[in-house]
Amino acid sequence: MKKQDEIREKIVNQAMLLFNTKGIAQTSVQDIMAATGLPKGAIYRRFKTKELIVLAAFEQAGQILQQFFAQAEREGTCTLDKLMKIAAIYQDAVDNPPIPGGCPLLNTAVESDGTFPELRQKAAEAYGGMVRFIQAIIEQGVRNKEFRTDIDAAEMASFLIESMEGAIMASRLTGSNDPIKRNMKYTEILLRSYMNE
Amino acid sequence: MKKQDEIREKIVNQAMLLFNTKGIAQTSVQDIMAATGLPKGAIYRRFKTKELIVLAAFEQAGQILQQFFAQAEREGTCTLDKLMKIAAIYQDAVDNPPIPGGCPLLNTAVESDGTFPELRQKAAEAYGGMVRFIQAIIEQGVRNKEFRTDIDAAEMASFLIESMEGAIMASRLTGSNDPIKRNMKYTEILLRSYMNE
DNA sequence: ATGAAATCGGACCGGACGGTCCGGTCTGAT
DNA sequence: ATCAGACCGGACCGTCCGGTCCGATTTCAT
Repeated sequence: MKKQDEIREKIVNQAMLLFNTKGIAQTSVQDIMAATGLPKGAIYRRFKTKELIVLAAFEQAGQILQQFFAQAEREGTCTLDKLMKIAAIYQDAVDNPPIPGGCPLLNTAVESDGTFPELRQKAAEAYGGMVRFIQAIIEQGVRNKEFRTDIDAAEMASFLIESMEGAIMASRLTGSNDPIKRNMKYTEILLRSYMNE
Repeated sequence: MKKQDEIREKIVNQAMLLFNTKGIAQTSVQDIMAATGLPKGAIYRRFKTKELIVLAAFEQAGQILQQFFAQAEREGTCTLDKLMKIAAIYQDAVDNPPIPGGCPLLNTAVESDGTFPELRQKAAEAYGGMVRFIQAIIEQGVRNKEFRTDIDAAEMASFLIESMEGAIMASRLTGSNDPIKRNMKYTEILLRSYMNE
């Protein structure tokens, strides 16, 4: 059957948007019904509880983000360019983030803190995956002799992601993309300080 | 009257703890009743709505944090030390943050996004205040000839706070203080690169 | 065409929510 | 000692929540 999976996908996608923009606790199943045009039965047939919708929605968000990252990595002409293109994914975090509502990892990490262990677990895994992705790019850059060997790829990858997340938070809070732009600038300075010649 | 203010203070303090650890939406007025041992009437006599408790609790959190910052600034022996002592406030963000539950600014910024404009406004103001506080310290460092004049105090202050917030998020997410420690290390490297001699 | 199974739709449930209300009690100015 | 008014306590309200249930409808193998 095709139709069923389409409906499931619609639920997951709409729920993802609602959760990321309004927050999980502030999104009711009725909101999901309204957004999808589906009755309650159709939703609870496919998901036993709201929690399961939340988990599926977070996974979906992760996959979408991964595609953005992979594309940026593919299109970058050198290691620095790859990393800068990845940083640029959130360059308009205020009005045009890859997923409306900001960074799902940041939002989920905060929202699940102390209240939703399974979700927090998933968020932690997604964070780890992101770090490894960036780390691999940096390590490739070292092998290409673009970066010096004294760069700590794992450490640098973590720092880049963390400062980016903080910048996203600040940009959305202040309603200005300046924090993101500034973060990109300092990121580039920091990376260049580890480049050869 | 003394007693009344004490009760009000108790409500605000307990609410602040609950909001910061469980989240605002996940904290019911009943939770506040249980934490304070107060009946509903005593709470609603002093606060017309839950929203007003939320706003008062956030203000309280801001004042507490400000005290931590002021103390770190006072105790720092030089400008770099002042800034590092401030960064160290969250050095055990996992198990012993200044306020249980992590950074209220981060939590509030995420939780109020798109759902609670007055709170978001307050969070933005608190963020601005923090930036100005750090900025003033850096500017003093420039006047003292500790930092070179080519440091952009406002920009650097923002970047320091943002990367710190990202590190707090990552530390709490992963359950390890490594991100914070790493952030402190890079912060120090970055600041030293702007120091004289 | 037919019957069985899958699926739908939405009325309905218990419970928890934020918020109200008011009879009783305590307080302090006189 | 009095008593008016501030304050307390908690029963109560309507609403909305996540989740259940089942009669009606659709789907598909035969």
